[in-house]
Amino acid sequence: MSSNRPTLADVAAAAGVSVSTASLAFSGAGPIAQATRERVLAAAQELSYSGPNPLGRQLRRGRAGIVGVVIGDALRRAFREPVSAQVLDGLVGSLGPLDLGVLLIPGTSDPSGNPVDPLIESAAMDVAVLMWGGTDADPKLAALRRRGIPTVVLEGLPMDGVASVGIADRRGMTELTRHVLELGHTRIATVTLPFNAERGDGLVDPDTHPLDWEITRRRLAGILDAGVRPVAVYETPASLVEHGRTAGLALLGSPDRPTAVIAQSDLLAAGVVLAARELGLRVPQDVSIAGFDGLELPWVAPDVLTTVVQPLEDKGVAIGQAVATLLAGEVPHAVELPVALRVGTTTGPVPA
Amino acid sequence: MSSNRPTLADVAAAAGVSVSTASLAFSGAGPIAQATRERVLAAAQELSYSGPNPLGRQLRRGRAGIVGVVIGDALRRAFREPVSAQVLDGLVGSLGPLDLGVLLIPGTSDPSGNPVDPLIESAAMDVAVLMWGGTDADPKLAALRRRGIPTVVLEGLPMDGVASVGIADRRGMTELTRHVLELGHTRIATVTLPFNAERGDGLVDPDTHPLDWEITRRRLAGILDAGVRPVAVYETPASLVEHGRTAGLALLGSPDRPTAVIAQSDLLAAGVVLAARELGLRVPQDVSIAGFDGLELPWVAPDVLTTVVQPLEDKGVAIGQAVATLLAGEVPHAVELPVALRVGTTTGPVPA
DNA sequence: ATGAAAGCGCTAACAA
DNA sequence: TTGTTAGCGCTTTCAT
Repeated sequence: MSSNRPTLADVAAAAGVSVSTASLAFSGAGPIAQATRERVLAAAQELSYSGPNPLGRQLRRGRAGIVGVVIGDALRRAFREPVSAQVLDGLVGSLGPLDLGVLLIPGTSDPSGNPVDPLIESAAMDVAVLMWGGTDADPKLAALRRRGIPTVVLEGLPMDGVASVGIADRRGMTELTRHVLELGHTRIATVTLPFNAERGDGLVDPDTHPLDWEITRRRLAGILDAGVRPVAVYETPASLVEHGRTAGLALLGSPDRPTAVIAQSDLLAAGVVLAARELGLRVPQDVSIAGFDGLELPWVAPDVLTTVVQPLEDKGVAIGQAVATLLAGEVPHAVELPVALRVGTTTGPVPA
Repeated sequence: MSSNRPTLADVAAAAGVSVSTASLAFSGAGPIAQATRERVLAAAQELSYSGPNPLGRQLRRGRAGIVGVVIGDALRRAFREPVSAQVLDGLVGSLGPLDLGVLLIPGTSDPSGNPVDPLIESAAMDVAVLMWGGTDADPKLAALRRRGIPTVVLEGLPMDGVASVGIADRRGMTELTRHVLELGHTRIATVTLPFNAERGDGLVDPDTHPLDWEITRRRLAGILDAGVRPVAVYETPASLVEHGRTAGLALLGSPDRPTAVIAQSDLLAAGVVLAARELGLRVPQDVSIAGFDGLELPWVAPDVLTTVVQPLEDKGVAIGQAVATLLAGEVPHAVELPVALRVGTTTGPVPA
């Protein structure tokens, strides 16, 4: 027995068998006599050996059993979005049965230095998942490619060499916009997710403002597809209630305010609802408000947000499947999950 | 060069140096001639070798570079609590510089089978962090002990063999209760976090209801320390707005309602505020409501919750330090971070 | 059913 | 400054 932690060799010696036999006793991946097995396990118990060292196993197998999940932004912000949290939850749930663990990788681009977290460069992982976007020019994606780590991208552009999972958000947004049109609205404003890494906060001209984020682009395009040209486009720095509130106050504060506001997320929409209440506007009598995601937001109660429901759990599951496929050495096909319009109480006929 | 991915040996051969020299070229942990170094790097580039395989490095070093973080509950629920999210964020931030990654481990106890996630049993990790509690009887803690993995426990009981990080929540709760007392309140109810794994939802008798969760116990004790015996104790199944709302409706719905409600978390308190508004009660004229945590909750605006502010980021940092200490083979001392009463607009004098 | 041997890819003594 | 050597702990052929 070595001076330190016991190893499989120690256990084998104590049990009077070879290491390979001892290995079999633990893995069960091979023929072994019941009696031998028990003897090995007993010896392990004796030496308080708690099972094969994962490091040795990993090296031998060439697999780390780890999926690196690159969070698109500071964790704090990411987690405050129930959207990320639920997808991550679904992902972890679907990865567990595959005996894979999730390694959290901050996706923040530290301005003063390497734009890529060192974990991306050197952590042991078999597959990577890029939550939220990642364009072809993304240095994170480049680093993963360089390392030859198969990657799943969420809500990104289809790119060759990476598996993609997304939702039909463009179509969903079109459907939502049509619903608003049918209510008679013509003065429709929109509150958007960030256009790019600058994360501006204010009105923008969508024709000239640099639009790097695929998800923002698609949801905006969905509105245009319905034949609507928004009377105002307000960019927010993140999908958070407070940013929606700020946007709402800006949009609804003037007399020539829009009669309907379509937000690119439920959290933003909830913020707009709060702003409307603060301004003394009734929803939906004075202004209609719609969101996107289909979250349960207790604090807009008794209102129910009109929104586009996306299958958050399914997304996690789909990613899990893509990961499994990649791990098997195959190329998963791109997945686009369906969304569904849910009409709530926050949209109504245009005021007379 | 082997048929598959190039290894350090391939690069060394291509550069005409020994493997150890090649290793030095990458790690920089030793003397090496600039020219040699460049030659190695060039050879690596040539072979599109993207750096040393972490698996080999880990085995050799005996370190995985991984901290396993056991989330106390289903991830979805955990992430919806900004408290967990912020602590996790601080933790990841403080672990990054130590070149450690965070492995997410679900803490759920699957009723139908092993109460411990397989990752706890067999994932490669150098240190584990148990978020939220963990008593001496916790099977997760037992598994970690068996594996000899040094562990940091958050908000748990001080136990020997594990480092602990917590806050002075009991004292904070006492201070908060005194504030409410000074406003003249005598009919004070409290809304609590879960008492145990059962996660009940309803009024309980604190003297007889089994109380396993240390955090719940301490915050309850803090109220008693101020000499207050709550007129009602309402247990919720999780720290979520909707549960707070349910509790609030139950507590405030009857004529002999309490004049003040102290919740064990801000999310719960926010729910109580919503309930009060729904019932047509003015806060704080008709009922005072206080929470715990010190979160920014945009949707209680324009109100500001009276609460006890805990230093969430610091907590993450403190855990990071404890991890570093454990990694250095030392035993960190238990940390208890201070909290501070923040008087907002949701508490006021008792109604006449 | 069991054992012997090879080697996963790397780093760290130590020697030159 | 560079090279030689020896494993880290394990799994997996291949023999027996």
